[in-house]
Amino acid sequence: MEDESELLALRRARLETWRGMGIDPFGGPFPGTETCRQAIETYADERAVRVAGRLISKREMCKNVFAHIQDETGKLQVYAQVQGLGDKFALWKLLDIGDFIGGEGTLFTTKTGEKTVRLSDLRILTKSLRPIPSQWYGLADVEQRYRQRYVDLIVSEEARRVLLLRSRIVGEVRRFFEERGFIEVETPMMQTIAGGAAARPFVTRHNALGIDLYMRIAPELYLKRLLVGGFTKVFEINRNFRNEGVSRRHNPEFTMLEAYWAYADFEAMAQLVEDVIITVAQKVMGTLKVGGRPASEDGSVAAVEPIDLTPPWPRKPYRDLVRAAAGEDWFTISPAERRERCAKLGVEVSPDLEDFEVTNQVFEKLVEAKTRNPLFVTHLPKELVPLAKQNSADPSVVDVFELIIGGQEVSPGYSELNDPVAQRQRLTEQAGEEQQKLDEDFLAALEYGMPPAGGIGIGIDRLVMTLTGAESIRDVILFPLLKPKA
RNA sequence: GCCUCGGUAGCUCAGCGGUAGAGCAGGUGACUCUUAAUCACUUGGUCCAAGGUUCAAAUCCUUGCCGGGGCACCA
Repeated sequence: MEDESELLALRRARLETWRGMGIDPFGGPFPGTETCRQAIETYADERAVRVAGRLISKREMCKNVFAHIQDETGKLQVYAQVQGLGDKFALWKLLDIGDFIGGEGTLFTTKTGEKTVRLSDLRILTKSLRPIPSQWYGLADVEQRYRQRYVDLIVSEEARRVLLLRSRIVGEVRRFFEERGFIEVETPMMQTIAGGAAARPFVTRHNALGIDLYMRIAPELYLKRLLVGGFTKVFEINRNFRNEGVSRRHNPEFTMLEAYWAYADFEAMAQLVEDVIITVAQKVMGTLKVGGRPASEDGSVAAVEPIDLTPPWPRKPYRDLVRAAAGEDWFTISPAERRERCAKLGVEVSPDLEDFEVTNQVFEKLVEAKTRNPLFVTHLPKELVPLAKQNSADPSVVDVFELIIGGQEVSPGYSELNDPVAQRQRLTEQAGEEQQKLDEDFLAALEYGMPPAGGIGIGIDRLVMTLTGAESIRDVILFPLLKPKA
């Protein structure tokens, strides 16, 4: 490695110094430690502890040193002095911030009140050959934060917080469904026909079979096959892949929960979604007021009001919401008049939109985007959701809901269409538009008989955004997709 | 794909035609309760890349690359 910066060269040189002293810079195990948090939470004067972590700061005086080590539970101050460590005190001069160390010692409280380990033994565990970013300023370059998430995690408490919360949220969602009697299943992510949603798929290639396969855009058609097979409550939490644009709210691969419940309908599913989100928020966040944030101290970032998840969440028909936003006469005026009104309301509509899409623009811009607290939008027009079951009283709408929180759709729910003839007709229309093959096997399954059922999807990434207050989907995905750098 | 903003030291940033800078980190020295340790001295650069304008370009222009935000597509 030529042209190495001075900082890296120094660390490499130090590594050789260690080797010269018989220290393995990428050494063996250091078992039996407790976490930084445990050490502090179970504090007792002079209790013996054994800890390990990454060195993140040090304050050296000639004959004693204060330093902090860090693990995923937090920081812990360690203290070394000549009389306590003897020969090993000299090791401090050879440590760089970023190195991993392990130590043994006893707990005490400094005169400024911080619980600290007074080291009686010190082991060097791993050399860090690259300098880590400033503890004080952190990593501001968003590109580097996503590209080198491991560095972000070292220096950013907020990054660790959000990603640990994600882990707990997924765990609690899974537990909720299991406790309600749902069985977790895994269905194909590589499919010969990508169905179950309207989205462009990724194509991949199976060499030995000599065929193209698609990364799934939804697990829906396989989960419904399981209802045909006799299961009554199934769910899956896994990745979907959609070959669409990337944005603050969209990553090409994203985590979706889908659940199907035989003999239920969309209203039961709405209640299920409300229950799971409230349960998870309460267990993981400890509150139903989530995602709020105070203004930054210098005032450069405005405060964000929390979202209030207190139930019951309102259920409102789509058309009522549109009328409230765009005028009670919205559905009685002519399509041309609707376009004129859009201009007055400040909603842009491109000329090639169908009339129902014009209405939907109004819905998205004036209702969805402005809704903060949870709102179930029900009875959507059938043109918008062609694969759902029609309402028995009003066949122009379908028995579905869309749950909106914080201006974005978090969860759709359906009374699932189980009529194989109707399903074939609609899939054929859709397949024609998108030049897709028909999933004949799925249709055959429906012909065997699928019980009436409710289904839901919950966008897990967006749920985590809502609960943690993250503003970008990239903040809740450990390694979001970025273009490779030259 | 379109619009817009950005890319300068390991990190955070300033400089915006006239010798490439600061704070932190790093190095050397001092200091036995520090915590953004302190004090003194000090090292460090393909200013994203390639062209162009100019006596002179980090700075102005063009193109490209990567990223943020917005729009479109979508969940």
